[in-house]
Amino acid sequence: MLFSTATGYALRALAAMPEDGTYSLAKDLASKLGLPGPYLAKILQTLAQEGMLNSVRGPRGGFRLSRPAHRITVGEVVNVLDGMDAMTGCVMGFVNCDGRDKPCPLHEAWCEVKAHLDTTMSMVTIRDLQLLDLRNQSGSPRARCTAAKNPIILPASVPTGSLGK
Amino acid sequence: MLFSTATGYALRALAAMPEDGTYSLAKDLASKLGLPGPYLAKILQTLAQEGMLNSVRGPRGGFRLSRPAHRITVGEVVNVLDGMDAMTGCVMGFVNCDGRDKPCPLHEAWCEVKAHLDTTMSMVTIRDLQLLDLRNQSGSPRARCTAAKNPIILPASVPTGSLGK
DNA sequence: AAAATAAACGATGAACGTATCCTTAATTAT
DNA sequence: ATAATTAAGGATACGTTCATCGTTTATTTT
Repeated sequence: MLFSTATGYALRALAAMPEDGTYSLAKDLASKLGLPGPYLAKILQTLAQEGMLNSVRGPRGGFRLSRPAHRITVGEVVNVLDGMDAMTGCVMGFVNCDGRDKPCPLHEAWCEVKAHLDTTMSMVTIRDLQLLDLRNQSGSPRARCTAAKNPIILPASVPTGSLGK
Repeated sequence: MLFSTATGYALRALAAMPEDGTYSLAKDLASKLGLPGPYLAKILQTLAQEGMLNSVRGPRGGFRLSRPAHRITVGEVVNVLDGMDAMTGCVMGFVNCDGRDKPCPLHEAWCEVKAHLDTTMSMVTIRDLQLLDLRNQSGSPRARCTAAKNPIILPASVPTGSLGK
């Protein structure tokens, strides 16, 4: 997975919360989604501290979205839980690879990839995940991307270090 | 970083190995590159087990590339050390998101990104990293990608209500 | 006011990646 | 042969993430 499991749990939990102003229990969300209850509770606490959720204790309390689902982006959740600079810096950990100077051979490719991801993550909201959940009941097939299913990377079959592109 | 630190170390070490058939000591590579010696040794052992390196013990022994540098791809190293399915599956960890059925909202974007990365990683070789090292002596600026330097993802800026921020 | 509920908080434990150290085995040099 | 050298392998330690548990605090219901 690209994100932490905590982020994955959070996204699923947020998408499962009703938007009618009522509060959901961490415990209920966890059992509904098959997630570890106490752990999810901790995660939701963090999101509440960051203002993404409202939380109240006591009977009829719990957690709820602090904004409409379409106003909470996947990127925000990732930033809060995985850290804002989770994927900054050189892909390979090269300290000297800083964009302006001495970029590593993967620098440009990674930058494009990262920009694409950032854009997407700032566009996709919890609302989009809710729609996915609805779709899950009666599966309506879509998409045909093969990349994720063919991760095998073969030895170079190319000539001398050209890096065509 | 996108890869494990072990992979980053490995890439740097491989790029630092001479191609004249002589063997390099893990210790020497580590001190030359400023990496933790014993840890690098373990990593090189793994690469040797996988056939990417030759290793011999005793005086004048050490590690060397088992193939020309332009025949060893970054992708191979990543696969060996981070696991071939390090980045397969749903970005968000959604178990039901499998491309054909119920793709998550990030599925398509991630697939494109992944395909791009896979392609690049199978094209870029250790030879390319060697060239980078040469370039590093007298820095010749290049590239101007800003994506990695602006990782901040803002809340959705869509309709409805006030957004203090 | 008392009881019940549920988040907040802190401590604890398991698993993994990172990193070190020591012993063993293999190879070379003397 | 012996000694020196170097990778191989196992044991250990540490930090972080994942995960659980028990206590405390806030809120609602009775």
